[in-house]
This record gives sequence, structure tokens and C-alpha cells, in this order.
Amino acid sequence: MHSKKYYKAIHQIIVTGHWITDQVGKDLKEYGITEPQFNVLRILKGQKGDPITVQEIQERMVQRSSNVTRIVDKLLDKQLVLRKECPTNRRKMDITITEKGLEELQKLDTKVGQFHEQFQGNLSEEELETLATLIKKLKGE
Amino acid sequence: MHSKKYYKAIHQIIVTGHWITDQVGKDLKEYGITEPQFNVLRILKGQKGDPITVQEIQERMVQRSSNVTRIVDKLLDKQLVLRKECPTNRRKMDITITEKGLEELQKLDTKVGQFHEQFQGNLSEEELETLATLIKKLKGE
DNA sequence: TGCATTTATTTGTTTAAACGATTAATGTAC
DNA sequence: GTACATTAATCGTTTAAACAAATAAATGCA
Repeated sequence: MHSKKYYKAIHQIIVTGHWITDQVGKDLKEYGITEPQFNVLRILKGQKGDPITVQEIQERMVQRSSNVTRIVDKLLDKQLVLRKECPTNRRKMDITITEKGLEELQKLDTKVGQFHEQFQGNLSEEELETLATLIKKLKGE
Repeated sequence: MHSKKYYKAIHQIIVTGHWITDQVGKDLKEYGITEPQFNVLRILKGQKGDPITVQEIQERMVQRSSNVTRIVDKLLDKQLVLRKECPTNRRKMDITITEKGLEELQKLDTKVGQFHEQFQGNLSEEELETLATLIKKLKGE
């Protein structure tokens, strides 16, 4: 049997995590982009030009069960990413973000940043550190 | 601009929250029930017999945007809940959990409890308290 | 009372998630 | 080198999420 405090903490994490993605999702919607698509763009930007495969994107997604092929399809339609066969392994696809994708992401990041403004400052740097550490510890990391 | 620590903490919350619902969702799938359906059953159980309206369920859902009418439809099919017109306001529907629903929920709770076993003990009661408090404070509560 | 407004739920429709099956390329054992 | 297994991505189909619109009852009020 688990303690009340355990469930309260878990509940806070779940509710807050979903709430944030919901809210951010609504903001992104104005720009005609979904949360998973935004997620992929950020992963690609993090690559700093290095290509990444569909599978690697999958592993880094928040919504792990998403169908990355179809998300990339949508981003291709908008010309925000490139998809080409990996030269060393033709089964793989090399995905990269385009210049247009980076520009679009810049706008999206600004919008999302505005959402987070309201929370920035609620916790001190030390508290933020503690929070991240506690969650990792909870997961056994 | 936000601090690195802020984003790290937020990221932990989001990833962890989604990961837990994903994992629990997979466990529930074996029982032919979805996470939102499970969520509704738990809300109903919490009512301890008191009926609750569709709207009130909606407000307490983790996935706020879910269509509660259709979730209740599914639970009705399985005879886990009852839905009847509210006697004092015929616009409203009174939803209650059935005996079968309580029995089923008992099984589901056991299964979900097993999932949480692995994390119980990773944090002390004091740390759990701190964790919940920090998240609330982050949200400005 | 009559009529507009608000509230509560349901329904219709579009879009995306979930999951399995499929295709194609690579790796491996013989 | 052929045959079989494995890996990577895509596609097909079923199911649920998202959102808008519709229905129906209650409320406010002239």
C-alpha cells in the first residue's frame, strides 16, 4: 500500500504535466502546429544540423507512442523539415530542420516562452534544482 | 528569458507525467479499459455514492478536453456506471458507479498499485511532501 | 406569460492517436 | 552466396480525441 503523500506527489506531477502540454498545445494551435510537431522541431533544432532518424526522434518524444512518420509528413508539407535517405543505411531516413523550420520554431518558442513567464519566479533557482532532483530520484535515476 | 533550471524542472514534470499515464494506460489496456475511463471510475468512487454530473467529472479529469459523455457511454456499455436524469434539474445527468464498477476498479487499482510499487520508497515522506509543495508553488497555488 | 439568454449535455465531423501488418534493407548463420 | 532473422520506416485500419454545432431545459426579466 502506498502513502497518501506518494499519491499526492504523483498526482501533482501527472496533472501539472498534462496541464502544461494542454495549455502550450492551445497556444501552438494558433500557429497551425500541434504539440508533437513542435516537439519534433525542438528535437531537430537540438541536433544543430546533424541529421537524426525517425527512430531516434521517437525515443526522444514526450508522447512516445506518436507515429513519427506521419508527424514528419506534416512538417514536410509545411517545408519545415527535410527527409532524405541515410547514405550509409538505406533503411533509415535522415531528418533535418530547414531554415524555415528554424524561423518558425523561433516564433513558437517566443509564444511558449510567454506562457512560461507567469511561472518564472515562483520558485528560486535552488527550489527548481530540488524539484528536478526529487523527480529524478522518484523515478530511480 | 527563463533559466536552464526552470526548463529542466518543467521538462521533468512533463516527461514524467506523460510517462506515468502511458505506462498505466498500457496496464489498463489488458483489462480493456482506457486511462480516461479509469480516471472517471476513480472520480465516481471518490463520490462515495453521491451522484455527480458530466460537467463536474469534466472539471476533475486529468485530460480536461476529453468528451465525458462518450467516456460514460463506454462505461455504461460495460455496466460499470449508471446514468440517470437529475431529479432537480433535467438538463443534468447524475452519474454513479455500480457495484460491478467498484469491483472492477478494485482490480484496476491493484494492477496500478503494482506499477507504483517500484517507485514507492525512492523518496521519503518528507521528500514527497516537498515535491508536492514545490509543484504547487510553481503553479502559483 | 413570453422570449431571449444561459447552462448542460449530446451529437456530428474532422483530425490524430493507437496498433498491427507490410515493405524494404541489412545483418547473420550456414 | 542463399536463406532466415532483424531492423527501420511506412501504410492501413480501427478507435478515440478535438472542436463545433445542435438540442433541450432552466433561468432572468420585461
